[in-house]
Amino acid sequence: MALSSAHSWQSLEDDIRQRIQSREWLPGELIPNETDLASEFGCARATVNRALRSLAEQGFLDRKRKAGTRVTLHPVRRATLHVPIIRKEIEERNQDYSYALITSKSLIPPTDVRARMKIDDKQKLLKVQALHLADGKPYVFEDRWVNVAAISGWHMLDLNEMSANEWLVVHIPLTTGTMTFSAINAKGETANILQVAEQTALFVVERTTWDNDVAITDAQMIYAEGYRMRTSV
Amino acid sequence: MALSSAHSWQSLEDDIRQRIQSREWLPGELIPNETDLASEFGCARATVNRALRSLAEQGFLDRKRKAGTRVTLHPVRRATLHVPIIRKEIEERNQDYSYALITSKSLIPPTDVRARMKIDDKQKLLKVQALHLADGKPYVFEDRWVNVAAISGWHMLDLNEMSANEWLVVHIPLTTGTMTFSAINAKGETANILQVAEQTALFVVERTTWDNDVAITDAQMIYAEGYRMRTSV
DNA sequence: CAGTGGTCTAGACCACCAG
DNA sequence: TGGTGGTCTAGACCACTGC
Repeated sequence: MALSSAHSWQSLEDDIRQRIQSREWLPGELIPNETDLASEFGCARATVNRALRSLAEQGFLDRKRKAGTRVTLHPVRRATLHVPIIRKEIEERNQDYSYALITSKSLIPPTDVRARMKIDDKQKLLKVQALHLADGKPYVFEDRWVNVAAISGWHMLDLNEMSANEWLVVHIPLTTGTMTFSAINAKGETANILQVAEQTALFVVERTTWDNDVAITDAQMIYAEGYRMRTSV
Repeated sequence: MALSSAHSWQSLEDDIRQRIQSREWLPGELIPNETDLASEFGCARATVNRALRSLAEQGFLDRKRKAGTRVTLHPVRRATLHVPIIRKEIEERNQDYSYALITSKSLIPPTDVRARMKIDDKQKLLKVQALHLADGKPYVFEDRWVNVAAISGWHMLDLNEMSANEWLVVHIPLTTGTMTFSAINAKGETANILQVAEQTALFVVERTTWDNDVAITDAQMIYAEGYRMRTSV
């Protein structure tokens, strides 16, 4: 009782998940339609729909009109990463956050950045480099290009006070974009700034952010040695 | 019309997203309750609920009973990674997939693995090492411990025919677990197997998988040089 | 064309929890 | 303790698409 009545959509979800797990319904197999399930469970079709939709979002079912609902043949693991503002991430570990601006200048970006951001070769962007520190130790090096022309209110920002990263997340919250995760060997300036030996393996996140069809910013975040990004499935 | 009537939950979602983006509703601010929004939009409360729930799932709104709905103060970026079966991932790039089993033996695992899997120091697990190749070149090195005792049907499996990874995903599809992403320097056996120079930075995914409260498997997947994991937000 | 999932409605009851 | 979101219902219409 309590939380979920006997006909709560979550209890249906659990029940159906169990049928999949127990292999009562095999991968690729068609399951009963919503109307039939509703009468089997003695509930409204909308409730069945809610449960099946949830399972489909999690990747366990494939649903198609007319074709019906099938157990996913090759389940794709979906890992949801929660990428917090760096300051928050550090503060949540009870460490002291600080931030140092390294560079802030207007330049024509190199070819690869222009390509990613679909910017022509005349337009200058703001190059911002900064270091985020946890308890005074380098945490992540931020190397970013910002399309200032596309952002109203940017002139209000003092980059010595607040990171470009944080300002953008809070002020341009509704954006799309891509992220890639990879590993690189530290070298030169990067090794220096992060205070690691040359060749140290570092975890890197790269993001290009779009506001509708306008590229807002392209950032490379290079984490200090030993950083791990975690998620639960 | 067509897809979304004037009162579709998606059109409401777009409208409300727009109010957030335009900063008509500021971060941290309380927005009208569902009943009021329903009468404003001239639709049923359930429709408003669907739209607000969707925005909350995306991290744009914080909802609490009695307290109402607020625009998220510090939006957390959510990136959903779709982690496919490795064979699929390679085949989708139109490359030829192959697989080589390196090791398969029963051992008592080292301390760190026992701790992660909550296994006592008497129990043997199956250590499986294998290499996945794309067009004959090393793609990812799989270093895995399998709790065979917890898996029915495992004896049916010939590891020379199918990777442990793939078998587990298809046969034990409904599991929970954690994943971590990091970077390491190649060395010794690993460098050898992946055919990279010592010290090369490599991207690593580590997973521990649970079926209810029983650890099923603990795997380290070390990707070849230059691998990038991508996601869109 | 007809079966299936997708969605909307109007109304209802309830769980939660801030004040 | 009252206001708010969470959910369920019964019914309806519709969009999509496999046959």
